[in-house]
Amino acid sequence: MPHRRDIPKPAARRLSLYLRELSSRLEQGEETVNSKALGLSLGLTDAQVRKDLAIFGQLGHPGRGYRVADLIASLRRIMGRDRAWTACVVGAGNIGRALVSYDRFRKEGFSIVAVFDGGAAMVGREVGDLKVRPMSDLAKAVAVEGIELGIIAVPRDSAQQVADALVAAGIKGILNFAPRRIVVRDGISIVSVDFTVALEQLAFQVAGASEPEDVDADPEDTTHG
Amino acid sequence: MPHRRDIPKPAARRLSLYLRELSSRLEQGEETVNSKALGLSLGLTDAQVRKDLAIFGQLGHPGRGYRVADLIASLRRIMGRDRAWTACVVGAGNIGRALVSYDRFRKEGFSIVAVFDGGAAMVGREVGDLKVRPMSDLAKAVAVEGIELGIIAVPRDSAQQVADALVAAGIKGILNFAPRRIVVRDGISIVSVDFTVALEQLAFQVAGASEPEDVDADPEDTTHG
DNA sequence: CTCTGTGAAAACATTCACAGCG
DNA sequence: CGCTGTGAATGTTTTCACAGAG
Repeated sequence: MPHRRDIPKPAARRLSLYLRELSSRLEQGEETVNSKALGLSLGLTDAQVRKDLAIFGQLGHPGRGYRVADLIASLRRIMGRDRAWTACVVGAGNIGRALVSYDRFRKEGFSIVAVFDGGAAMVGREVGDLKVRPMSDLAKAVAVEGIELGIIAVPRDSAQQVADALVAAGIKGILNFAPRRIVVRDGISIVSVDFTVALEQLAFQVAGASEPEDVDADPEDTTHG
Repeated sequence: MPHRRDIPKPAARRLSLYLRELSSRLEQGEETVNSKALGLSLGLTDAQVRKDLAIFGQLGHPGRGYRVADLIASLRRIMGRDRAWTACVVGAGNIGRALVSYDRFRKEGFSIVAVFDGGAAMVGREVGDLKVRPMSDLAKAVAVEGIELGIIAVPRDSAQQVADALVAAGIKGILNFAPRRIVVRDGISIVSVDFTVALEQLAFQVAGASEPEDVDADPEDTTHG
């Protein structure tokens, strides 16, 4: 398997989409799929799909295509999805609460095991089947419960401070929903999702729509390896 | 101003980040900024910043940098942000409700003026200062209230159907939070945000972290022009 | 015949490095 | 000087097109 550094960045993003589409096809009972069909479902060319998958060696079968179940297993291993992950959410506002209750995370193997909030008003309340805990519990919780990922769902102005606390507590990666760039030390990964940026990209496209085009945009993400 | 088709896709995504950073600097009272400083805040090189901004002509002042307020005004015009946008949310589950209550949208000029839900149990309830309406109201509401954008926050299996209803109602663009690819006719734009994909990208990075690297991922988006 | 994996070519995006404006 | 705008050089990603496996 190639080192992560020689996986083209755009390909890494598409890997998640292949996995999502393949899972859906597996549910439908499909046993094999070819690059043409897979590409069609995702708005990609067949060549693109083959190039992406060939990065990891011989995943397909000439003349027959790819075996759906096998390809899913390979991609899950490649993506680090062949094991469970634990995460905590910081911020019990509208977004934080929605994320804690987002069932798909658990179904996909990402367990949210704690929610924290900096405001006394929120601490102690129930969110999903968790109780909101004070920020002062963060460090111990991360250590004791072995929490690996942190999800930031606090307002812009406290986001960096929360990120610092997460890193200090020993978290390895951060999913950031606050509308600002988060800076962390090397070794910590960050992926950011900004709803306003997403909506703005949509406005940009709608405002200037006129030519047929197929684009692929993403969350802003930064890895410090 | 160049046609939208000759704006590099990655540059279009960065435009939103410039705007976000510039607004923050304006709040701080900064009057000018140079490409070096702007790039530093966003993890980009100065050359990159200049190339992106130069797409639209002479936005800067040699020897002085860029005037923050002027650059914001230019970018807003370019992005279609020099006017208000109206949107509706479909799906009053956890995510839909969080989006309706997300204040930043309104502050940035995106007004959510209606929420719809297909389930009788949700219809009639209050979400933020809106009342959840039945799907049967969608077409008329879009027409009467001139709603331009639709936000999909329903489960995967009803997402395409909701998209079809939005398009039939006359919506011009869709922000999709359901975990599947949405297909629409030419002339309709789509931007998708998938929380699981974002978290998976993070797991991928963390699982294989070892080399320093700076990546930029995004929401999946598709424009049909 | 079908369909993968893959070099080679083309398209695209970023970085360099500098002329020239203020 | 300081800093933009920009060709030219470099690096990266996608597309093409085909050899070869089943």
